[in-house]
Amino acid sequence: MDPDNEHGHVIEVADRLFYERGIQAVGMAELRREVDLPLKKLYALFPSKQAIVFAVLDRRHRIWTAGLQRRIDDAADPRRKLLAVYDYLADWFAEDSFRGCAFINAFGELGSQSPDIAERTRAHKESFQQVLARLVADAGGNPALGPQLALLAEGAQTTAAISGSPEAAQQARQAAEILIDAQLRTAPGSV
Amino acid sequence: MDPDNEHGHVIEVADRLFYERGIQAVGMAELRREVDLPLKKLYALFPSKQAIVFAVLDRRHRIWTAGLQRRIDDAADPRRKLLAVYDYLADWFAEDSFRGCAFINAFGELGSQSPDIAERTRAHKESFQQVLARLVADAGGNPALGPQLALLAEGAQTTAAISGSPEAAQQARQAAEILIDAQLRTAPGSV
DNA sequence: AACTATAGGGAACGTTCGTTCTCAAAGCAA
DNA sequence: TTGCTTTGAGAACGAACGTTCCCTATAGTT
Repeated sequence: MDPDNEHGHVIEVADRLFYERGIQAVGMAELRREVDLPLKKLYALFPSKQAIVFAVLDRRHRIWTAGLQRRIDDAADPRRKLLAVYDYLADWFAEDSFRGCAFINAFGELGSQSPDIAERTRAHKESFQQVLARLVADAGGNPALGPQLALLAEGAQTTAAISGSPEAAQQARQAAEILIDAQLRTAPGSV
Repeated sequence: MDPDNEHGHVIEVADRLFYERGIQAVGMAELRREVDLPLKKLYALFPSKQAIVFAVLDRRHRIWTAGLQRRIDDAADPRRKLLAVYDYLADWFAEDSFRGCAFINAFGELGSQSPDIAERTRAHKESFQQVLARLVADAGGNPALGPQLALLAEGAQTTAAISGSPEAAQQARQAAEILIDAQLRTAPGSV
């Protein structure tokens, strides 16, 4: 395995472990065992556990955001683009490995101790707000709609994680339809 | 201080520390210092740190739920009772000490390692869903409305915690008004 | 073949944690 | 006062953590 792959492999494995069991619950010894690298090499690739945590979160953000954008791009019109957000959530919640938003989890676990994690969480959520704001603006909708749709999405993530059931995505989607139809230029139910 | 007060005092102080900085970040030595009790007495009052954590969460649930119910009881009619939920959130978010929902934080931190914490979190959120479901039923609204309003409230909690700003409560309230007016018997805007 | 530089594998280090133990001081019954 | 039980205060314990260090074995160069 060349160095680049080793680097990426560590991040992938760490992501899975951190997401499944929490960051503090996974030790460097266990990560070392799972990636099958000597500790020395692990510390040659990353200066500290914290650096791995940051790399994991940054990768999560990129993958999640890209997946969302793909869903949005595939939708035909503004209304469907907004609703595509909840279809994306539905697919995510249905994954066996789903255990909530990794950023919310990390924030709850370490946000009060690590300003860097708090800041990354804020940036991730802010980026989501921007995506929605842009979609709402493109559709000529009331600017208040973006944050409202974001609340539904955030609530669905925590509710699905805690309840262990994916139905929150559909509930959020139905609520979103009502909010959209009430505040978008598109005539209600026209799509 | 009599034993009952000592018991309650430990729970109060532990709640503040856990909520401010996370459960794992607060050690028994620090808690002992803050409550000014010998470690031995602490372990006479509670068999373990875990028992303190459970007592803290149970107390949080009782206080939060009672405060919510008081707000609801003070509202005059079904529509206002539903909206009172978001006024309650607004007051909560505005507190200096607000740092999100303690259950969501505990779930993110320890939910995957402690089935008891996961279960208490589920029960807390389920109880909130029941309160909303009852209000919606009393108002003769569409049963789907309850979970939708819950999503807005949950999303507002995490959003307010992460963004550090309380405006999510108002955004949730405005969205709730739209959802309520679309799905409640009460004529839109009649209250 | 001999020497050197590198890398594997894991022991060791220094902390910190939850929990228990020690031990002296203090209260109290006789 | 004497003996006995309970308490305060914190040292001690065993485990686990992130990180560093040591030693051996190997690979490469001459």
